[in-house]
Amino acid sequence: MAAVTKAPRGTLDKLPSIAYKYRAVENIALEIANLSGYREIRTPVFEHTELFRRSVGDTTDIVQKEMYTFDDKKGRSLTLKPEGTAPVARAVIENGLLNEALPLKLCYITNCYRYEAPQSGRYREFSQFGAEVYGANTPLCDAELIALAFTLIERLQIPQSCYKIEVNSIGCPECRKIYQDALKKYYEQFKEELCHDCHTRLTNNPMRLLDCKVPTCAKFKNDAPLILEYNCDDCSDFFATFKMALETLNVPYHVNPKIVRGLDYYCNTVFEFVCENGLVFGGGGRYNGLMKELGGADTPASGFALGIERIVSVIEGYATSSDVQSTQNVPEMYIAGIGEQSAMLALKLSHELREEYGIQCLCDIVGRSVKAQMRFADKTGAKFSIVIGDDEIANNVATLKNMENKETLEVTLNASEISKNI
RNA sequence: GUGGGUAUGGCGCAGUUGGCUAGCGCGCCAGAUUGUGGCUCUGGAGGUCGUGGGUUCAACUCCCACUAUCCACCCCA
Repeated sequence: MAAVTKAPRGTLDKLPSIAYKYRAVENIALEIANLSGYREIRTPVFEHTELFRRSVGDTTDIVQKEMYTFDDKKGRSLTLKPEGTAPVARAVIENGLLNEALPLKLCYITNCYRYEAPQSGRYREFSQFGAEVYGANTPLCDAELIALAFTLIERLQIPQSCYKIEVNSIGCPECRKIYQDALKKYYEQFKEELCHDCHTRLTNNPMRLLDCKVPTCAKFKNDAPLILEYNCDDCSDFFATFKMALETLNVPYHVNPKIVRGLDYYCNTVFEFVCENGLVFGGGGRYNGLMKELGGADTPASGFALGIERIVSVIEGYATSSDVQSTQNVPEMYIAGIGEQSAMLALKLSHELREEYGIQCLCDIVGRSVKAQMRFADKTGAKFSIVIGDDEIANNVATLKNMENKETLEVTLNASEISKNI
């Protein structure tokens, strides 16, 4: 197929038959976030490349091979945002939002771009719903964040049996350093048997050793030291209170000491939302060092992001919640006309019903026969219909028909009367 | 980046050992005594059979390359 009629690799057209589900998820997400005091923030689609190198981390896959980076006409290196946190952090610093009442709670829905091999649930353009809190270095903050995501999942009626909320603590920079040394030491004794990637992980990012799926490497994982055992007293207390808060909020969770997360900026709390098929549809954690790293005031921060495409793919498998269904576009009324004069009146009445009564109404605009108009009304799922012809105009009365049960009712031919009877 | 599957009208598919105007279902448009939907019937529009080469008298059907897509790995939302 010609390139002009082919969407780029890794992108997804959200057609009307599915787009409303995205709209519903987005609406509900923002609505719930607002209840907890998160205010929406919108940042640019592209940023200076350096922002992501500094925040996400030079050693991560995202920065090393997945970014859409280009030079603009003045030779500045820009990058399409591969995730939502860094741009928000940048905007917070640049606009002095930390001078507002703290903690500062922000949320966003944004497209992100990563040059990866497309796969089920993975696209090169995808969107995230994220929430971030600045200026709160407490376990309660982290628990509240997870509860927010959990509330969204519940509202979408995703059964608890089909996903898990996994939590872990990767400690503060101090105790993590000790842990990483221990981990390194542990893995070095098997150095000869490790795969090529793990050799580089050993020096660049030892925590990722736990992630390796190569059988010959993965077998060492079981006896590897666990980070929870290396958490210092403060970090252990933090994690304990965090879990207690989750229990208080009735958020079901599982401790998974192997979660490490792929982005450099995390510390202490990390968590993932994992589907039964292994698909991670959300994740987040605490990133106290990020603001300072980006040159802002040393401010603690925490947040999460949910992949909207993945959420939608999850809800596809289950009964659609009424919240989602109500976002579908189903006309309330169809007004058919016979002849020019009637067509004009149908057009006028439709317009009035929309403008004055907020009723979604359709009429014929292509000059079809009554039969064809009715057939069309049926296909759109319109709940009521009216046919207007010379007789109706002469008597100023028409038949209002309930398309589902075929019941009819005589109504005066004006928008006010029609609106009262549907 | 590695491995495997697939690529035929909008969607889902068939197409026999290469052969004559490429079919089917759904959908779409129109009609069935002239002003009414969902069933049925009839008719119609719509495809250079992913792209480019090659073999052949002849290729959707064989060979090569490329591209796209799906799945797995890697990684992540």
